[in-house]
Amino acid sequence: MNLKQLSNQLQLSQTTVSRALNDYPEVSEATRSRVKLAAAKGGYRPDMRAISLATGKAKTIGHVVPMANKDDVFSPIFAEFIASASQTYSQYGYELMLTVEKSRDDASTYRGLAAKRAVDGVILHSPQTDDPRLAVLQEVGLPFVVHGRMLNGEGYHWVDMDNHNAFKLATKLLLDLGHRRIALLNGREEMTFAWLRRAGYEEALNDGGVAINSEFMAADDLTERYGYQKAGAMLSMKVAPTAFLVSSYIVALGVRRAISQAGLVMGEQVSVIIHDDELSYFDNGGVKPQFTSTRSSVRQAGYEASKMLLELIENPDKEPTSVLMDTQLVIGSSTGPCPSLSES
Amino acid sequence: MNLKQLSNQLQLSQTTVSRALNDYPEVSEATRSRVKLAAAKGGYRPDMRAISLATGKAKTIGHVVPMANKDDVFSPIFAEFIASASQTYSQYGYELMLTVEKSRDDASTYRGLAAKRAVDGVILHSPQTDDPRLAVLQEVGLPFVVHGRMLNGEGYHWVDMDNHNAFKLATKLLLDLGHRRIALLNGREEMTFAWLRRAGYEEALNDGGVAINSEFMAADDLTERYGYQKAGAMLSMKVAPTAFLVSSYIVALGVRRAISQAGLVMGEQVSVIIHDDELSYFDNGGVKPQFTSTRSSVRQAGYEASKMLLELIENPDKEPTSVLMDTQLVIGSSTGPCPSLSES
DNA sequence: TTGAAAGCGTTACCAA
DNA sequence: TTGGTAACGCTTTCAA
Repeated sequence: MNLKQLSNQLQLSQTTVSRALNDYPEVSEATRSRVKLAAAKGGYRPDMRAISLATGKAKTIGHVVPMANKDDVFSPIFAEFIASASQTYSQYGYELMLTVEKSRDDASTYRGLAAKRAVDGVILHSPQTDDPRLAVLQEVGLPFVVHGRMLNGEGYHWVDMDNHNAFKLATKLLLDLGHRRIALLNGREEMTFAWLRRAGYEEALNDGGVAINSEFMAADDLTERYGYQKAGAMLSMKVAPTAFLVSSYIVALGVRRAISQAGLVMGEQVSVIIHDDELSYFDNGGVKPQFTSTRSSVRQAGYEASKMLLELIENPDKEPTSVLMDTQLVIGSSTGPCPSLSES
Repeated sequence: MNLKQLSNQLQLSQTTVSRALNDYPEVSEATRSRVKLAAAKGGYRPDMRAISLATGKAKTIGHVVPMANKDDVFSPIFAEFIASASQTYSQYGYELMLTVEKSRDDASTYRGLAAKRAVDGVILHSPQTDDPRLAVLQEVGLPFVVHGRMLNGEGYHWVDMDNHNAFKLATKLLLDLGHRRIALLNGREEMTFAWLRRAGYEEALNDGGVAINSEFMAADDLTERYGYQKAGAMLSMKVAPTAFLVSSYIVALGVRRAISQAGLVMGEQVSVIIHDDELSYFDNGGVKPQFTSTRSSVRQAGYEASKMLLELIENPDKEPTSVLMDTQLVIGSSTGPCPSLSES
């Protein structure tokens, strides 16, 4: 059923019906309720493409997730974030269009999205420290919000976790427990989140007067094997770390395996702090989290970013805003005081 | 730039320009190339909503992922599947619209999608054995393909992994190694994939003349803690399992932890076979996989399903088809012959 | 308070 | 081989 059929059936003009349905004030209460009733009974739903064409608003938000290489899934973090944003959109009558882009420097994705009028705005995922997409989007003039941050460029809207502070605090916690040899198992540092985590870690070490030791730092894809192998290698060094700061729960599982294989016990001879991606999957070993979980933070971030974008679309000249989620993302797991073997 | 502007600039009618751009045969080669050149230079991209309205095709596919409860992320499997399907769509000029539905029995999601003309077809994720969405979709008449299967209803298109056979083969493998006490750590059995896995497991046990022991079976959300706790409990039984068949790598990590905590060694006193969700995350401990990885199968499934749906949209009266991915999803990890303690 | 008609940017039919 | 025009289903301006 379309507007014409509905208005014929009601013996009213399309104009009046449209106005009644869209809550225009000038239509009488009597007709409005009559129209709304008939629309509901007939199961009338306006054709979104027609609305879109008539109003110039697509009522659709694009999410762009880069697929770095073909082995790269988009992470559960994105899924959670997007699922959360999706709730906001449907609440405000928007749809979500997902684009998986092959390459971060293929400008045609954004030019295409803008020119095709497919979306009113875009949320950008997985930003790099120096990300070519920023310039393209700014040039194209499509409203956008970044999930995360770039380190090149300015004047854009973003929502990010405070990765820097989270890792700084976690490092400080370990320092306060007496640790002096703290290993960092980080994600790839082209990604801003990893870059900032490392920066936070280094800052805390500097503040604590502890020299940075590159042998205690690693950056790679976040896999169990990576955690196992790197932690194993580090534990077999003559002067081994007494604590690990780990970028993801899955890596932490590998670290745990390496520790137990080395005959050590987490929380006794070695401490581990995890930046947890999926807290619900992680057995915390009875240790109370020092901070709150990522899960809810990511949901919150998805909500913030989607709201921010919708507002930006309403008011395109809005000053660039940003949200730095002050929820801490780090949980403590099996943290304990520095064992005797750590006297450096 | 729109069609009118482009045709004015070229001193041609909109009709001719449209025909040239869409490769209609009746336009001369000279004009065609002239038009295409100008379009490319001017960065002309047709407004997809106008095309949509004029042709009646949305050129958009909907993916519907249920969010069972608010703690439920959509799994990495969906992400991988959707990412893969997304490639197909962009290759054929389609967009992907993602909908996260609150509840599986909210029929309005599908009626809405159909009535709003937002999509030409839908891919349904995470089917249950008895899924209310099937009837709704069949009634609405929107072309759809199920990622997985329902056990209620018939006559729909689907693409699924052969979960039944995978678990049957895996169980048989363990039986052939001499195991008689094989535990199953399954996902929730309202989901068809889990239901079928259990069926395959039971079938192999029956074929092997081994009695089914419900104390060796569990079904729950796939978390590390679940694997750890269930495996731990089972290993402490008077008559403990000698092998575990596990529904997900993340659960398997928990099983591994329980095994090592019990002082046993995987591949020696206890065997473990995993249905691996993310092979690349899993350290296989040097044991060669018996079968191939889920990762590539899921990508393949995403490709098959998206192609199937596009064909169905072309030809809506097509007979229901289905693809049962014969790629085996099970990998062997640390499988070994039945240890002496398993003499039953 | 209601309606007629133009317009959004395409495609597609019918003429030329 | 090209062009004029209706049509897609809405919103919105202008008139009544």
